[in-house]
Amino acid sequence: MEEVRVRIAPSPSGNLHIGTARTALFNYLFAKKNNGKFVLRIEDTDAERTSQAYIDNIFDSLKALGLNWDEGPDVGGPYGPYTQSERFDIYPKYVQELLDKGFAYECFCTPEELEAEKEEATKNKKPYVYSKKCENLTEEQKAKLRAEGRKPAIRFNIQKAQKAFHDSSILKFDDLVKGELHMDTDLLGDFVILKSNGTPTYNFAVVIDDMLMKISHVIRGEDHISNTFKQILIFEALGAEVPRFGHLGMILAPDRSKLSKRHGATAVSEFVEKGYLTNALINFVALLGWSPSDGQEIKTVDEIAQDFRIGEISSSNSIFEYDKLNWMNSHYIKMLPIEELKEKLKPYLTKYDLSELTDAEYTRMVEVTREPLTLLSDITDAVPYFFGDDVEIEPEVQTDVLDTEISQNVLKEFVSQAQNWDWTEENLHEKLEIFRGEFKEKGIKPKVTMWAIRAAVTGRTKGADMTAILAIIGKEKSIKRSKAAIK
RNA sequence: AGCGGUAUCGUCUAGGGGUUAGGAUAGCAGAUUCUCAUUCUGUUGACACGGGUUCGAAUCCCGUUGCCGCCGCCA
Repeated sequence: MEEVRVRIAPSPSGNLHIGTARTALFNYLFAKKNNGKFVLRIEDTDAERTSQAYIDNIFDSLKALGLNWDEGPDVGGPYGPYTQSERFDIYPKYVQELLDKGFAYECFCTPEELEAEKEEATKNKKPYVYSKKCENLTEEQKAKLRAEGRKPAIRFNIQKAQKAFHDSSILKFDDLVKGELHMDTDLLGDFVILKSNGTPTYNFAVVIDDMLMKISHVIRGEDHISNTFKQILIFEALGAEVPRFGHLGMILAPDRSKLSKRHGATAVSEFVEKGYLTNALINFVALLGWSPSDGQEIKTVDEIAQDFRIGEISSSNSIFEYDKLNWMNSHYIKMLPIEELKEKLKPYLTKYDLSELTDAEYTRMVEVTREPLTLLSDITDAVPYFFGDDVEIEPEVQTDVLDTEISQNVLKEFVSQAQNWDWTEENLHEKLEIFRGEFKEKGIKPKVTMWAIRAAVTGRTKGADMTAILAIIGKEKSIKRSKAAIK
C-alpha cells in the first residue's frame, strides 16, 4: 500500500481556530495510526489577509497542542516549498496543461457582467451558474478583447471534464466518514482557476499542491464537500491520482451558529490565555465526533491514536459546550505535576510578590489551592490573603462574622493561645483541633469557631485548608491579622 | 430557491429488528470536611415527526420537518 500522507492547510488570516485544531488533530491521528506523514502547508495566496504574526501563531498553537508535523515550511521536506505564496511559479504550467487539453478556457467577463448574471438568476429564483459565455470565443474575438485591455481569467470546464471521465453527469466518491457522496455536476458552474491577476484560486492551488505533495487522504471540514467535486475533476483532468477524502462535521456554538468571537474564545491561543491547558483542549476536541472504545475519555493524543478509526467518527455537527471542557480542564489541573503547575500558574500571579514566600511555602500554597481551579487564571482571585501584611475584609464577612460576639471571643482566645504555639503545620493541625474542641464544649460549632479565624486571617469565609494557610503566612502575620480584627 | 449533509438525554456520545436504550458532562439529592471546593453515593433526563415493511421498528425503506453547509477572480 502506498504511503499515507495527510496535511493541514490553514490560511494565515487569523490565529489558529479551535476548529482547525480539531481538523489538524484528526489528520494527525490518522497519520499516526497508519504510520504516515503529517504535512503542514500554509495557504497564503491572499496576501492582503496574511500576516507573519498569524503564521507564528499557527506554528506555536499546533506545537503547544502536541501536533507536530513531519514536513512543513520550517522543517522542510521533499515536496517543498510548503508555503503557497512561494509556489506561484509552479501553477501556470498546470493551467497551460488544462488549456491545452481543452479542460479550461479564457474568460474575459468583467465583474459587472458577472454581477448582472447573478442578479438575473436571483430575480428568476434560479441558482446561479456561470453562463459559459466565454467558452467558445474565437481567436479574433479574444484578440479584440485583449486589445481593449481586458485581462482574462481562466475557468475550468466542468462538463467537459465530467464527460471525459464519467458516463453520466453524476459524480460520486466514497467519503471516509460519510460514505458515498454524489452530485450532479451539471448544476455546477465553470469556476475560475487562475485569476486575471495571474494568481491561482484556492480550488486550483490545493489540487496542484496536494498532487505534488503526494497527499493520499484529504481530511477536512464538511464545508468543503462541494469543493471536493470540483477538485476531483481537476485531478482527473490532469491525469493525477485522486486522493481519498473524508469530511468532518462542523463545530457549532451553543446557539448552533458558527463559532465566533461573540461566543467567547475561538483561537487556541485565546483559550490558553484564559487558562486552559492544551492537553485538556485537545482531549476535549477529540471527543467532539470521536469516542473511545473503552469508555475512558481522559486520554493523551498518542493513546487516542492507537484507538482511532476514521470511519467511526460521527458525521454530524457537534456543539461546543464549555461545561465538559471546564470539567476536563480542572481534571487536568489536578493531574498536573506540582512543579509544572507552579510554573504554569506564575503568569496569573504577577500582581503578587512571590518573593514573600519561600519555594516550599509557594509549593504548599499551590497544593492547597489547586483543587477548586477550573482555569489556571482562577488562581489570581483565590490567593490574595497569602500576600501582604494586611488583608482586605469583605463587607459581609465583617458584619456577618467578625462583628459577632462569638467571633470576637474566639479571636481573643486564639490570639492568647497561639502566641505560644509551635508554628508548624502538623502542630497547628493538632492545636486547632483541640481549640475547636474547647469551643464545642461551650456549645459553639467547630464551623463557627473556624469561621472567625478564617475571616480575620483571610477576609473570607471560604478558601483553602485553614491550617495550611496559617502555616504558610506565618505566626507573625496570622496573629497580627487576628488582633486587627478584635475590637 | 437549488444542491449536499445530518437527526439518540440540555450537551458530547455508545448501541442498534425484541435492551430496564449504556456512559460522560451539566442539573438535582445525600454523605464526608473548619468553609468553599474536591471526593463518594443516589437520581431526573433521549431514539424529530408521519407513513410503509414486519408478529414486533428507536433500529430497515419512503416522505416531511428542523438544523448545518455550499452556490466568489475568499480560503
